[in-house]
Amino acid sequence: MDTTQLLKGVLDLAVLAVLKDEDGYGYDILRRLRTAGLEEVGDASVYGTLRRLFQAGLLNTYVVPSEEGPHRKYYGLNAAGRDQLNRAGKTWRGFASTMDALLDERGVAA
Amino acid sequence: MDTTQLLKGVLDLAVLAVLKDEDGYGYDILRRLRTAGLEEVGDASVYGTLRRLFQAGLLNTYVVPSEEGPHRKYYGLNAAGRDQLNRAGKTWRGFASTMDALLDERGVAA
DNA sequence: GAAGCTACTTCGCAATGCGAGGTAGTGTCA
DNA sequence: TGACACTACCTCGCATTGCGAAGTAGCTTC
Repeated sequence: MDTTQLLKGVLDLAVLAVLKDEDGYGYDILRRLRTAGLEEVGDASVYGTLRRLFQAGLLNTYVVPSEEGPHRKYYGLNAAGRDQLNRAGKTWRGFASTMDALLDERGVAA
Repeated sequence: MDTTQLLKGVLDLAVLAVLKDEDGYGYDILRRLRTAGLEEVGDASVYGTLRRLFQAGLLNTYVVPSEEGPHRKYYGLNAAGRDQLNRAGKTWRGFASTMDALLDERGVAA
């Protein structure tokens, strides 16, 4: 079972979540996700997601030149982004508990 | 946030799960899933998933004529299917708890 | 000056859920 | 009888989205 497919629709949520407390740039967000346990996330997925979320008006962005490497394109949640984070979070929780119940009732897996 | 995207990769697991205790035919499986809380699942998705699972060698199938309507194409788990169900179940539980932790740490949603 | 890490981008593919449409059998009810 | 509705299945093609591959570029270290 591919974790790739499980990520569909959830990566948005995950990216919004790791941006909640602190703005971040792509490469850094990638690291945060992997540290959080999503180790198989590809970099192209993150950059693509950021672009989509930005185009959807959920993120602000600004470029910061770095003294120790290439420039960094920072992203941060705006009001709409925070809103979406909450909504997506609830959707996820609901969905996950539906699935858990479905599995529990049939005694699937540990 | 689309539940459609959340279903990706999980529908396989859900279908395997509802077949664990009792064989079923497409239309019936659709009802089981909807009853279990996955109300937005489309019929085409279920039929497609069944075909894929069958082609992957995880299901047995046999046709039973019905006296109260069209014939029914039953599907049931075989050994490989039960195996896959357990593996996919564990993958899901792991993934879900990773996501939950990620959200919890940042105090997202209820 | 070759590696290797940081940092971002573009391209096109693969997987999969779904809507739309079609085919049939059965039952109901005016 | 004829219209409708429910059961039951199938096919086609689209939309979304995560990803691999490849490329560009700056910086540090050996």
